[in-house]
Amino acid sequence: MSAPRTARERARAELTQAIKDAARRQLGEVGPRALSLRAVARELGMVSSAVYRYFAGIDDLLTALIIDSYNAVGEKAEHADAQAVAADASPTERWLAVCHAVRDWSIEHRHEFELLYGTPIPGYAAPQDTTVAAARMPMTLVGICNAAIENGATYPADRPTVEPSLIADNVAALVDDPSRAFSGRVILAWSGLIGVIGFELFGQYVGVISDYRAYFDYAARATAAELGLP
Amino acid sequence: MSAPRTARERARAELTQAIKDAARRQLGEVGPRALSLRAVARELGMVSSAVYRYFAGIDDLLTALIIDSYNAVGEKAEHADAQAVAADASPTERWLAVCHAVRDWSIEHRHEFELLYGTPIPGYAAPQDTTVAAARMPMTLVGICNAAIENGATYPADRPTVEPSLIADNVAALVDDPSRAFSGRVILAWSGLIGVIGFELFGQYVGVISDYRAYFDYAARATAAELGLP
DNA sequence: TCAGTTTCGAGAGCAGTGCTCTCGCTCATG
DNA sequence: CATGAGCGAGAGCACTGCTCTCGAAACTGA
Repeated sequence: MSAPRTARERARAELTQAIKDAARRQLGEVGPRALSLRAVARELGMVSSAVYRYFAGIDDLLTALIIDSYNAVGEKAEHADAQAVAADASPTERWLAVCHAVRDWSIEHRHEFELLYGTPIPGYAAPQDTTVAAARMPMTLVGICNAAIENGATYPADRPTVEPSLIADNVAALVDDPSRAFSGRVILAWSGLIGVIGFELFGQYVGVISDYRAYFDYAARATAAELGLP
Repeated sequence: MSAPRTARERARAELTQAIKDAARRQLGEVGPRALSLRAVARELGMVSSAVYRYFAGIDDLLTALIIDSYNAVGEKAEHADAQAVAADASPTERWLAVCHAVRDWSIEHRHEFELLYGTPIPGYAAPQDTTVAAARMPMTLVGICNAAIENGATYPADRPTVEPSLIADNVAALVDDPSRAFSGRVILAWSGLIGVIGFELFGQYVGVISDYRAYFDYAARATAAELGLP
């Protein structure tokens, strides 16, 4: 993140951002499938070929949006957790705060949610930048577990536990339980919560659930209880 | 399902099926985003405008594929459950059999999975036919719960339960528990399992989990245990 | 049997897409 | 101040979904 020196670098950074902003704005209207590089260029008063000076193609532009969106939802989660901590919330209360923050963001930015957790764009092989940004949200969930563990919480003894070797070492090292029972279950919780949000947004719950927010609250509570959070 | 009488009706039924088959074949290669109506027409040696005699547009063609895919995965689930029942399996064993059958199908038909559970296609408002087909898979999960309830299984008393009014009446009526504790949790289980499969297929688990199948097995076991299945 | 109607496939055409290439102009650096 | 890199504009290619027309084929009822 070095400050741009020359006027050209400055203009390049600004235009890159302007293209991303316009793309994100249009994404909110038409969805990832209908996002058009030419339309983005038109909105900025430039010709389509000029955009290729800044992004290798439409997929590259979408990847840039993905990284920003991961950071956006991660920041929301971190902020909600920090607020809960400041209010002396219990682990379960922190868990609920983060879950609802993620769901609120997803509903408000449903097309960005589609970009992150829906059908992946074909020519997209997650680069390192993406995984770092993608980890921010689940990492706040992990942090809540760690705080609970530090205060003496233990994983319920009567529940199935994951085979420790299944969890990648660098991931398991983030959680303070050698048995990796928490690690395995928090990954399942993360997948499940995104699954519930996806089902809500993608219409799978039509005719099944009447109050989405209330059901999500139940889902988050059940998940926290099944993790053994106090 | 009336048999076609005239030669024209016969040809129409056959061509409709041929178009769907070709589309499904191409879908397996290129994914939903790149599926092209013109390419499908080319493969069948017809001109693109002729396809419009059979499907209103590309979205309509995709919707037809969606219904067939829902039925395909539903049939897989039902068949796996029937086999487990024939082998005198316990509810948990039946649950695992169905879950793995769904995952196996999803991996084998990843682009169809994307069609069903990934980003929805824009001009698509699930018609009645779709919801019936979509319900087949989760209904087998519900059936396993019902069998367990009939044999005396009860929902674990120490877990959070869903507010009964949140579950649509027609859905709640399918499960034999007036408190709707099972209904609420089995919906969560369903969402979570599809979420895990989606995370695996969409690359969210890269660098997180080393053995996808084994982790899914853990996820299914944990879910069965949390439902209180014997 | 035979006119009239419907159904169908082919073709041309339109507006839009992603992407490539070339051509000058402008800015930055030697 | 000159050289080279970066840049925007424009033309062009191959492709997409979709509409329309037209002639041929298949079905219908008298």
